[in-house]
Amino acid sequence: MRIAEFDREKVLRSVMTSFMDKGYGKTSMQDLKQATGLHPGSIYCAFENKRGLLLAALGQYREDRNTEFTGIFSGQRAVLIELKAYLDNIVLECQSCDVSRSCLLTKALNEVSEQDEEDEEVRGIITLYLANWQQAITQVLQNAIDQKEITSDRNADVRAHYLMMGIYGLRTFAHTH
Amino acid sequence: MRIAEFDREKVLRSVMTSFMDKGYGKTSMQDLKQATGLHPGSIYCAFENKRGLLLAALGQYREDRNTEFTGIFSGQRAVLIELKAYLDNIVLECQSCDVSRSCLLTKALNEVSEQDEEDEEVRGIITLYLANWQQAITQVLQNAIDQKEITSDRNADVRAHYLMMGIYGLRTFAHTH
DNA sequence: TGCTTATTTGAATGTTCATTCAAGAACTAT
DNA sequence: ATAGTTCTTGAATGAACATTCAAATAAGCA
Repeated sequence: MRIAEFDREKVLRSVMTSFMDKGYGKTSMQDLKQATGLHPGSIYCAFENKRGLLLAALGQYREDRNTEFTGIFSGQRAVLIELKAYLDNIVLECQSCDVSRSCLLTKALNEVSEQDEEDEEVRGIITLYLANWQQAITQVLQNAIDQKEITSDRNADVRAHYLMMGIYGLRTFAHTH
Repeated sequence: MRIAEFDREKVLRSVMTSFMDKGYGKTSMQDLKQATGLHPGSIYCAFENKRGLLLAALGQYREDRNTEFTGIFSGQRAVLIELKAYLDNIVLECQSCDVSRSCLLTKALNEVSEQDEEDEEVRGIITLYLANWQQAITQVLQNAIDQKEITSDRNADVRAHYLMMGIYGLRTFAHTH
């Protein structure tokens, strides 16, 4: 058996940024060919098609974000301190980075239509990832409550909802300026 | 001179909903032909090209939203009551309507890339419309301050920013569920 | 070394898309 | 009426697109 020559992570990160910069729909296979340095045949051999490439890129994105998340919420500092660092990081991203480079999950979710039967799978995966993220934040807030760092008059779920909405809003707002 | 036969507003509202449902990029001229009942030649005669159709639809969207806005903030009730009605309306929209049918302005803004020189005009117009909207909300909040309905410890600008971010967040959040 | 299996190459394929255009139709002005 | 202008029709056009494929290449294994 022969073994794939390219570095899968490196390729998927290139694909990720292409999709984030131009959007999934406007990124042509030509663009992806250039971004990855792979020939069409190789891409189709490894990822089946463009949608497969999106799915793989989404998976890589989640993995990267997960690593970042657990790195910040390591439990070495007070929960609220870690949370502040996390949010500061998001604000920094919104300010410095290319404005169009928003979260791949929400950006891709905006592109898959409700009607299209074929996009169903992609939409399902994205909403799952987003739900996982929200759950992780809920856990963080529950920890803060358990540590008595914040009051328990509103439960972690409600607070997480509120926080997520704030983050979404911040990102979209940054996008418009 | 001959006069156009179609109802411009009706046509533009069809175009609007097409763009909101499928997105600008994924809406083909075929779709638009069907949605408007116009032949390609007529469309190109009246709107020059697909981008012109988007610009016209954006203009119609703004006009419709403006009418809605001034209808709610008529000054007949207390500012805070009107504001609540306005926000309730947005929440209702998020709950009932097709989830994918978000604000045409932000949806279209997500689709025009930063790099593309040709999209510059579209992006400029969208951000202008959004700025106008924010200014209108600032004015509403300033009225509330003047009427002593809310405290003046934070000025109207800051409050408007906060409110806009909340609305954006709500919309995106609804989109993910 | 030779056989099998998987990947790579890159030109070719067929489809979909926005746009054009020449001919016809209808309205206005004279 | 008739001329002039603008809109409508709908098939035609060429570009861009995702995808395929047969041949070439390399790795694992005996």
